[in-house]
Amino acid sequence: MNRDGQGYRERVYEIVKQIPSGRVMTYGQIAEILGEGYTPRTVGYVMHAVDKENVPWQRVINSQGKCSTGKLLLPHDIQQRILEDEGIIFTDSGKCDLDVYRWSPAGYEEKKDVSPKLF
DNA sequence: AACTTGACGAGGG
DNA sequence: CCCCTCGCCAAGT
Repeated sequence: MNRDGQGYRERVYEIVKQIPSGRVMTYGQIAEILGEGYTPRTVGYVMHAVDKENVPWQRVINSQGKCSTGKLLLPHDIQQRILEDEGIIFTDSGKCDLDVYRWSPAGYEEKKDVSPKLF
């Protein structure tokens, strides 16, 4: 299956490219879509060297609703600033509400518990 | 081939 | 809300 296609990195890029402005996805979500035993750490590994010119890297944050950058590279929180420009609101502690901004590709809208009755 | 590093995440304290 | 411990896994040494 994995038609090589440069490997799983390409798949990560394709997923991130789909995230709309003003919305975000977590490393864990992406890892789950990759399946095949990939973990959030692996996604983070891919993102640290992502091509920032062609991929909206800023729309990937951690499961706490915070930006994982700003510790080393990038002064303070460039990532958060860009997301705020896209309309996302962050608390004083640098956290945004995932229940509001989290986005999922078609077919992965959360499994919730889709009541078998409705629909 | 063994050991170390992370843009992670869930669980505890 | 902050901090630490573990489990995970690809890459780099």
